[in-house]
Amino acid sequence: MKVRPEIEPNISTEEKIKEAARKVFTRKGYAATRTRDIAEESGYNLALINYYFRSKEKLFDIIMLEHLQTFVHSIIGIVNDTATTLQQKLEVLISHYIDMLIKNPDLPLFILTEVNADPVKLIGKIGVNDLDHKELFISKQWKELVKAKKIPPLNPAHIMMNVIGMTIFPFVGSPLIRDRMKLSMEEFNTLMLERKKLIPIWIQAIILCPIPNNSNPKKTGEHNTTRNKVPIFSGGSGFLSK
Amino acid sequence: MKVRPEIEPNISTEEKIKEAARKVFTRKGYAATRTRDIAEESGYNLALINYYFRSKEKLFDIIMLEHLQTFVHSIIGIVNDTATTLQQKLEVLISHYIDMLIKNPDLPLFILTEVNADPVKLIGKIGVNDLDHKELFISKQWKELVKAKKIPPLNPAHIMMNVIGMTIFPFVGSPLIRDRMKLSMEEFNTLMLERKKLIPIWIQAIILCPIPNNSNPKKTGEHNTTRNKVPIFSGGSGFLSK
DNA sequence: ACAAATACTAATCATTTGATTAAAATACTT
DNA sequence: AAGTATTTTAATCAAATGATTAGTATTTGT
Repeated sequence: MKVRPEIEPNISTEEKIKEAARKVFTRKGYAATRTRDIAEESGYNLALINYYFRSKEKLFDIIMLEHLQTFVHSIIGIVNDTATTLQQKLEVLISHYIDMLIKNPDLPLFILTEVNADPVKLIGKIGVNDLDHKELFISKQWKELVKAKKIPPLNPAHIMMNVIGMTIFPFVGSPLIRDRMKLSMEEFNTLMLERKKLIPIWIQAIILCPIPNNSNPKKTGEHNTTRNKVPIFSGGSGFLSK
Repeated sequence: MKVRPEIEPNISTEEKIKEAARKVFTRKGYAATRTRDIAEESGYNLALINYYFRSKEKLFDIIMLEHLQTFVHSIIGIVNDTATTLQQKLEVLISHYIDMLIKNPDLPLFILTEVNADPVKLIGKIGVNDLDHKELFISKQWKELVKAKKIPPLNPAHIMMNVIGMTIFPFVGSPLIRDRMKLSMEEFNTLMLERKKLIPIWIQAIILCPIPNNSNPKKTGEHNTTRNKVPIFSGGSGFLSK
């Protein structure tokens, strides 16, 4: 029986297969990709993918792990930087995100789909210890600012959801958006580069935005989102009469 | 050879199979669901799904079409209502969205995935004629407000992307968010209900938010996002010094 | 140059999976 | 109740698919 090479196999072809797998998996998802698709994309024989990676699932795990690692690590560095302000962190984060998304437009949908398909497995792969949001410098910064009354109190998770939602959604919904707005890929990307500047501004507006304290005073999580100064918004008294 | 029933087949079982299919398809996506999963979920024999629906794909098409129809129609009514202000439309839209998402948490990821898998087919199914964004009343309202200088000029597509992104993302990323924040399903839903009130406020802040007009004056699409009054945001002069 | 190790391929296997068939069970009509 | 149509099932098929095997080409070490 043959023994698999332990040291330094032809790094080139192994890498080529991995590259092909990354491409196909990321575009079609685990369930919809056939090992034959990967073989064809790589230009090598079907058997080679098992020769190098044992199984479709093992190969997938490697691809996914690398995706998550580069993803998480790039974030960590930014949000734990003690030299930047909160606002600067958000700017860098969003800019970084959008650049990455323009290069890999179907990465977010891929990750979200696969996390959804098997949350336990995938969440385990993300450095759980790495990303403890209580320990991140950005979280401490937020608390300081609230304590110093520089910004209204709010569960910072809301801000994170807004940042990621605003940044990622256009890419996730790209086929629909491009079709509706009749945009070429290039025009779409220009629009996204535009958002690179806009989203930080919008997020600042959101962060500074006072919240009226009318209804439910129940707290969710640990922060209380209600309570604040001027109720600039209530009923229809806002800026727009029909 | 047997002839398929043309009129009034046992509506109960047909509906049960469709219900099972909806459940499985929506949770796992087209590629990952086996016809046997649907059969098992429905409690009926595997052959029945072909007896009633001819093929897996035909059944899927029906499910998807129904999803898209209920989705699009509910939106149309809101954004074409001539009796409400823009702000009210957004409130109703977001509220409606979130209620629906709490009931069907994995609907958005499902639709996004399938649209991505076969954009031409799926976009065709959405009432293309229905959703011509030039013709929607909400678009006209927006233009009026810009013309009347009640709000700064901005490509309204940005607002739509923000609304949908902020609303949908938490659900799409639910497994990750729930895990990171250590939230039960109930706590998560409470957080989402909280966002039902917050997102309209945030969107108003975004709409009113002035945009500095420093760099690229290239227009994307039809609107020009740059040009405006007070540059409250530039460089690091914002609200947060480390 | 020769032999052993490594890289690669064609052919094939065993399961899975979407679909069909033929027959059994149930409902409907008269 | 008999006969017909409809609904449901068990068994099976054919294609797709992940994986393996056995053997061929190529590289490497000496």
